[in-house]
Amino acid sequence: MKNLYREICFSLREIVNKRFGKLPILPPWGEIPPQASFGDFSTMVALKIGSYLKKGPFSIACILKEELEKRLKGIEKIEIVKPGFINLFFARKTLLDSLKVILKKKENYFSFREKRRVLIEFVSAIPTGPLSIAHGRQAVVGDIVANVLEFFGNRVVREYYLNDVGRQIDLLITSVEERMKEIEGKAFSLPQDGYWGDYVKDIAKEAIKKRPKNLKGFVLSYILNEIKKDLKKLGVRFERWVSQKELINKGKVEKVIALLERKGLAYVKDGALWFPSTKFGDDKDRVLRKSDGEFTYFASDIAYHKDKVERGFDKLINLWGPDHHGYIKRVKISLKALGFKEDILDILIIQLVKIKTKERMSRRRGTAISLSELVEDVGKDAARFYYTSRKNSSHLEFDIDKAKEASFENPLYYIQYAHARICSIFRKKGKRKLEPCWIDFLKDEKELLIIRKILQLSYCLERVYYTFEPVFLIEYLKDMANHFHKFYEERKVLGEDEKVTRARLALLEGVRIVLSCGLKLLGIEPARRM
RNA sequence: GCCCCUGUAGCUCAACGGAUAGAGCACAGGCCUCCGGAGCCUGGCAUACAGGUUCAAUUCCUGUCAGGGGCACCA
Repeated sequence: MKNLYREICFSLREIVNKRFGKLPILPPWGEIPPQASFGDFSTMVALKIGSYLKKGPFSIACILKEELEKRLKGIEKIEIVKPGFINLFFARKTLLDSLKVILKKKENYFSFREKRRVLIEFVSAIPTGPLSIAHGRQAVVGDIVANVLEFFGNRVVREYYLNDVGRQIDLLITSVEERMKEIEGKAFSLPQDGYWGDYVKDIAKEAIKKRPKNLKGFVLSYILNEIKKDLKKLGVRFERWVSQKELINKGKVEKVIALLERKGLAYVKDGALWFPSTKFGDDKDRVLRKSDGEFTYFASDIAYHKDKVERGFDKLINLWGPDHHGYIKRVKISLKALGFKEDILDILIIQLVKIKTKERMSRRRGTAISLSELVEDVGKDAARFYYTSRKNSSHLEFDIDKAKEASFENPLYYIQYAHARICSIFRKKGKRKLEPCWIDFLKDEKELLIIRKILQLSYCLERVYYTFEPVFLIEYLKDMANHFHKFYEERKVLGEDEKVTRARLALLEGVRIVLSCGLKLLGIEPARRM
């Protein structure tokens, strides 16, 4: 028996393509209805097809209903409502059978075998200082998106683009040099637009101790090391680190510029080399090589993205901060100009993070709180959870005090508590060994509702997969935990009739599997005890 | 000036163009002979404003107002 939700969406798409041709209808082909009386799955594709084809949605719904009834097994009834909603009701036996499969296959029931190669590039913060709390959000969201992609069978590479050349880096080095003079009691002067943070002093102290021959290399590796430590604290790892400097040294930037020149996509003005991006819809043309002979960041980025595509990925995903929004068009245009498919690249903008706390400022100084301070303060799991608790495009207010609250009204603990409660009952269950056939004794509506909720993880993951919004997983887990706690108050598990006990234990195991699966995808360890 | 994001309940946020606009917090009251009370139950006329598109708009479009961010031969 296959994954029910996936089968429905798949059939629906096939039927629509067959009967109405390819229509520009986007992936959410249906939804979990807002009310239980509308069934287990509801689709309004008939309404959408109706508006494209200028036909009455009801007759379209009738055609879809008929086809769905032919193809799908395990559906009790399909009804059409008002303008053209199609509601599907799962049969009781289908629910029970699905749960049996889940007990057998565990979380693999929800996984999938896509075979794409996906490159996800995120954080990529310039290595001139420690990571900020906004980088933390990008790191967590990127990591979870990557987890879900992997869970669906994709081969994923997590990559960090290291912007290790240019003016900002030079400024950092100068700042370190001046701080070294200061520490050694010599005359010094920090550049006005240099780096003033305390960490520069720490680096200067180390540099004085170690006396490196190559100061630039030393400083960069010091900062890189700090960045890696911060990411590790958040449980985020990268498979690849790509250096802009190396890209330039290997001649990849020169090559791509030469290619653009050959294609007539570069011209000289005021001693600089320009890319005529206005031809492709940009507001103004962009500089590739400055009049001083240096390549711009944009030039390297074209080379970098070309390199990504040529490494054989089917999909590129970039996570950027909102300060890069104006840059999206440029990069996409450059890919198009080079003859690549435009939709190979998805760019997600991850909005900023505001910190809310009683002690608003960093302990160290009057500066804003750093990522490492935040993670040390609230812990890895809470940090990951709260970073994911809003849609990517929403401003996120990170309430440190609430995240730390381990006792009251903290949704992370609410979910963890549900998992721990189930583990606890399994410690008390005696010698019983779970058998999937016990499930056949589940009968009352409350029990079936829990199975429905368990199955909905499929739908939820599908959504995260297509939208790159991990927040849906958080919402699902809260909802699942809530239904579990309710059920647990209303129905006794142990000490009932033995058949009922067994059936309910099997049911709870299903809940445990989905909670555990969801938490793991979030990078949070499910708690067995609290 | 141009671009992006945001404006929903006292607060923080949902609603994937659709079916009665939902949660949590806070506040008030109830529930332990019982598997973990870190729980459950009860209490809600809120879409900034004005137009428009649609069978259907919190969602899309236009304008106004308010908040945040961004505008380089920086990265």
